[in-house]
Amino acid sequence: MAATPRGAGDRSRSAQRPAPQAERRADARRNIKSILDAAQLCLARDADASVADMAKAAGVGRVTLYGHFKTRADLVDAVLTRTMEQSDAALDATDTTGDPREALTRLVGASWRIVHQLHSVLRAAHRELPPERIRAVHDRTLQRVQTIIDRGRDAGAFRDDLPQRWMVTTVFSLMHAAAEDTAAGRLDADDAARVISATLLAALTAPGTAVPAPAP
Amino acid sequence: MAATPRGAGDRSRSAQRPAPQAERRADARRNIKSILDAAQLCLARDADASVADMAKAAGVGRVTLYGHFKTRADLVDAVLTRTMEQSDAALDATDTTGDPREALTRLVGASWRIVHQLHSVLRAAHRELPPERIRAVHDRTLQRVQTIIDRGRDAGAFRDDLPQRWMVTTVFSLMHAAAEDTAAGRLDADDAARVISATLLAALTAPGTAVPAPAP
DNA sequence: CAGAACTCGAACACGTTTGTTCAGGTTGAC
DNA sequence: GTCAACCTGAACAAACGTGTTCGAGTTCTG
Repeated sequence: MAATPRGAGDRSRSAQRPAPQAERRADARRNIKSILDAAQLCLARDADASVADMAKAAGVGRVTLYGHFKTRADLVDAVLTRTMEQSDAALDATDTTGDPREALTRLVGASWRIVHQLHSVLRAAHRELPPERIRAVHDRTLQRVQTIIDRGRDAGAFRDDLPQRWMVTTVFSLMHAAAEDTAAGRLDADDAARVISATLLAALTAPGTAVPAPAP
Repeated sequence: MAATPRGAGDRSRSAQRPAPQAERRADARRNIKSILDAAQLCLARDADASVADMAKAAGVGRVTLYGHFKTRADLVDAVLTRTMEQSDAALDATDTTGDPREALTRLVGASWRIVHQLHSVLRAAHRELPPERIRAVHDRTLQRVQTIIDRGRDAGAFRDDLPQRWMVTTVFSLMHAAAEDTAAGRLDADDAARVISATLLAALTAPGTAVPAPAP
């Protein structure tokens, strides 16, 4: 324990000190953020990146990393949290009112870039973190989609014959599928948002004349 | 060279079996196909299963496994190949003629059980085998879907404003998403085929009145 | 200057997995 | 019975990942 760097929070002592130490702590925190950014980038490139890889990407020693994050899971969790915060920030800026179909289109457009760049991070987290944690972090984003869908349903614009959860799953599934197709060169990244929206709108809006009824 | 067992099995003389010491011995005499079945089951339960796990599941020594398959990748590849063969066999039995929408529905119904049970195997393979290999093994199944979609397009039943490849991706993506939702208890397995079909038909059929047209 | 705070590389202990080698056991063919 | 094919567990080497410890360096502060 003697060799363990004290970590980011030693606030007990600096309560009264005016500027100098506070600056250092600010530095440390900024440092951590930039480390997280690097780790995020690293995980985005390779979901199997080791702690050593992330440390190198951050230009930092592996030991230093373990000083800030007790375990690899902690680090991944922090990266995930940061990722979702950024995502939420971007999504908060999009208007989700008005016509549900247009709202969904806008939301997809805003989400696409994020998913496109970070779905690898999510995959890494999905494999290494407990499911309830994943669920918790996704909650806000999930809720956002669900709200639009519910609203569209009430307005009669979205179909009523499928489970809500499945409709939400559909949205996320197609986004990630598009991300993988893009990474594999099978889909143009610039066209993806349009394609996803067009597919989703058709899939989720109220059944039209084109759908054959399997009933008698 | 000494470590490599010569033959694939002793199927020619297995007619008489007087009094085997234990069942494990009998298990040990099973042929490669049944080993692959066990490995398949093992991978279906846990995509991260080690060679030791698969050997144990097959009731066979790890060394014996390495006698049949030079590396772990070879084993996974063999399991994948067998999986796709079974899948193809099941899919060959389904009628893909007639109305493209109904054909797609039938194909989804037939595929669902397979994907439902084996998508974990596919994930394992996806992570450990080179992408072109995955692509090659999937080719027949891919082609099957593509054929229906192309036919539906020509008939004017399926929409024309999305890349074919994306439409194929949509089919597979939703199937796997449903498999995961089912595993997580968010979707009823018995209802899945209906839900998938209903979603896909809406997503892929020609735009109806419910879809807001972006152009005149 | 002294010391706290933070950092660093090197190296260690530990676990897991892959793939190989070895010495021996069972089985059916001849 | 003998022999070869086939199987087996035990044990090994090598690689890789995680987490910890050590000794030493830097930098800012008092």
